[in-house]
Amino acid sequence: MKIGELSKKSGCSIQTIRFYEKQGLLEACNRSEGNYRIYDASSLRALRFIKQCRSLDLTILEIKQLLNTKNNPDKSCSSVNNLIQQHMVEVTHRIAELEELKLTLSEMASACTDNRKVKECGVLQLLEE
Amino acid sequence: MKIGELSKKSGCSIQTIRFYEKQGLLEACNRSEGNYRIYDASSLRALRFIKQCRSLDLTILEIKQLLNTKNNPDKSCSSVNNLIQQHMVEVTHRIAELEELKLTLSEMASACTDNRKVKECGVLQLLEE
DNA sequence: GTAAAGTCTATACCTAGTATAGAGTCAACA
DNA sequence: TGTTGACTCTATACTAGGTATAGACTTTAC
Repeated sequence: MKIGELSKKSGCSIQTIRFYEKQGLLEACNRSEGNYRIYDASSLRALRFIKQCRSLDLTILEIKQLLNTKNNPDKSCSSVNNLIQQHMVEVTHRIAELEELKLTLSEMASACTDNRKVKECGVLQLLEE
Repeated sequence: MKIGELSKKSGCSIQTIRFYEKQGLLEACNRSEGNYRIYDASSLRALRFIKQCRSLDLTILEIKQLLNTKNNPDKSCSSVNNLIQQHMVEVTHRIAELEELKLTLSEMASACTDNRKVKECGVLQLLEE
């Protein structure tokens, strides 16, 4: 299949597929006589794996490491588990940050009403502090 | 005061201050004979305002709009309130996304133990799906 | 034969800064 | 007066993970 079909089947844009190839995430595939990229089912599986990883917010570098690990089926998978654990820590941390931000924003929001003038705006006053 | 002092007093790096000036967030200040930027107390106030806004994750464009609004003290401040409200919606949304991600990650994490080989790794198997 | 759709590469752009090179400025000290 | 060191200047490149474009080429359909 050509890149357009792979794009539709994977849900990744054509540019993204080419970008992943350039980044070394997706192996360079065969080309047709006219230099078109030609993919097969394994390309689709690989791309879906990458997409799955990205949906977990893994970075491209992390995904590269995962792919590298996958190529050594007899080694220990502890690095994979560590990666996921570490990621959970970061996500938890980020949630806490955002919760705090949300609190600040809600305090801000309650400092003003819609019918004031700029010079009396409670939000702007809080921002000045 | 020169940029180094403003940097220390504001907690923004020197490059960031110059960056804000280039972006039009911070007004271009006076220069000394040797072309050094010379700031005063009002520059520090302005920079602190920007920093406060950034800590709320407002974008540079949004801050520009706020600054613009601030310059019209007799207009309605409803756009300011809307900005904060809209931001809260986005933050809330992002938190929900991250909570879901965290759940997925924890399901992943529990799919494997540290003592397996890569080819038996529960995490990698989930990622293949 | 030709028009439309698809693909190719290369390049620029996005956010919010950070890092660097190479040059100039300024103050203190010998 | 010379020089050293700290500070500042501009311009440019880089970060992550793509997205968007231009201009050329290929393929397909009629």
